[in-house]
Amino acid sequence: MTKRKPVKIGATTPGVAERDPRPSVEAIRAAAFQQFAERGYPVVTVRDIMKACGLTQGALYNHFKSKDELLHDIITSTQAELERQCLQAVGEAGADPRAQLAAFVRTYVMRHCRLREEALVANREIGWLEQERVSDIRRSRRAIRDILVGILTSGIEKGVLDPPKIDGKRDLKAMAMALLDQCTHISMWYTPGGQLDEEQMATLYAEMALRSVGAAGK
Amino acid sequence: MTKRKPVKIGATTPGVAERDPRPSVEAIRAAAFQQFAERGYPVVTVRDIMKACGLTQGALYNHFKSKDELLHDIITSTQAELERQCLQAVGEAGADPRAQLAAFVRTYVMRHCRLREEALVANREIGWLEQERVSDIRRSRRAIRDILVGILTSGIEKGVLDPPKIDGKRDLKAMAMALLDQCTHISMWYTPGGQLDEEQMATLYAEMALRSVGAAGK
DNA sequence: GGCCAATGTGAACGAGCGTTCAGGGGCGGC
DNA sequence: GCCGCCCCTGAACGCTCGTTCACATTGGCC
Repeated sequence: MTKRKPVKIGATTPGVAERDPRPSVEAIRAAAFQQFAERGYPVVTVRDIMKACGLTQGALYNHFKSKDELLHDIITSTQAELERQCLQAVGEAGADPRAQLAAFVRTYVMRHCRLREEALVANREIGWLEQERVSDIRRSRRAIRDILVGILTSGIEKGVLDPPKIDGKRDLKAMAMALLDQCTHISMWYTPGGQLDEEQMATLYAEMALRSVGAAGK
Repeated sequence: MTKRKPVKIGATTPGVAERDPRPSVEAIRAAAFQQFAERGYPVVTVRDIMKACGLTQGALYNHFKSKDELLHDIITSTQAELERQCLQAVGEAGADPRAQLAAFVRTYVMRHCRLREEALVANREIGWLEQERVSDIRRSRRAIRDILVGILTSGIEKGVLDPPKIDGKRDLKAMAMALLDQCTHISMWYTPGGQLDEEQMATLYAEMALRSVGAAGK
């Protein structure tokens, strides 16, 4: 058994994490992300995570109150960043709802291809959180869905979008969920090196979305 | 503690299960489906499942070799039935790829709304199976995806479908996955009593699918 | 009525879990 | 050169898990 020397994490990559005041916390977060994504929250043990970043079980509790809090922490941060990116993309897309929808889908798909691990964890592992911790995550998800609903609504008003009517009525929430499901779960099977890269996937999905909601012109 | 009388399961519902030779097996399967769907395979214990059908832990092992085999059993059967229904729907839809696609999506969505528990378990819990058990399930999933790819291919040949081209080329597998993701994950949020019922959901999803792959005419 | 196979019981086993905690070491501030 | 704080270690605790097993109990068959 080689006894591990204590290392100054962050000092080994000067210029990158040198100003990071909490190197261990970030290492734990990163290890947890990877392990949760690969094997799933309930079967990943605290010992696994800590071993993966060169520490022992007990050290976790210097940074997080519990395994549950760790999961909540990493999901919340990635979810907040997703919401921020979506809002920004739509905000920068101008006034045309078609452009807004395309920008939204492109950003959303690109992120879910690029950060597959984060997306997987955030979307698959919520169920394991204790009830009182999930509410803000659900709020963020609803917010993202409602961005889409808003785009569809204004597109219909302006006459540039024409989503399907079923028996004379529309269910925009259902349509938004359908689009989101499609884009979210690309993180479950996409791998770089396929026929299309992330950029092209984003283009494909944006095109499909525009078509399915009846974008005019083009 | 009231001591439970042994009951002739099946005999209590004469005419329905009276010829079922293995009532306990079916009770276990049903209880496991519900528990897995509600709380997830890893946190549902053998004791939970057996208590839910009025038996004790040990009795499970008269019918299944392990908890893992139980999960494999219920996923396999529901997956096989899904594949069968999809094939049948497409087969009965005639020669027009547009009609085939619509029939496929309608059947798939309807099933995923109606049998949400089965769908949830089959799609969410595969990862917990031991490696050697998942191959036939993956095969069935690929088969279902390839039904879609086949419909798209023939639709392009016949000139009635025109899916998006990205940089001059098409990725029909990615498109099939996108459509499947959309239809599959309706089981995660659909509940009866919403704005649209199952039938109308199926219609909506079929319409969206037709539009996004560029179905001609109408 | 006696036998057999099928089925259920519930205690027991060994393993592994999340979490706690007493102890130890390094480092900045004085 | 010492103190105090932060961080880490690793044994220990209490618990629950999947699975096994010796032992009932049942129901059909001769």
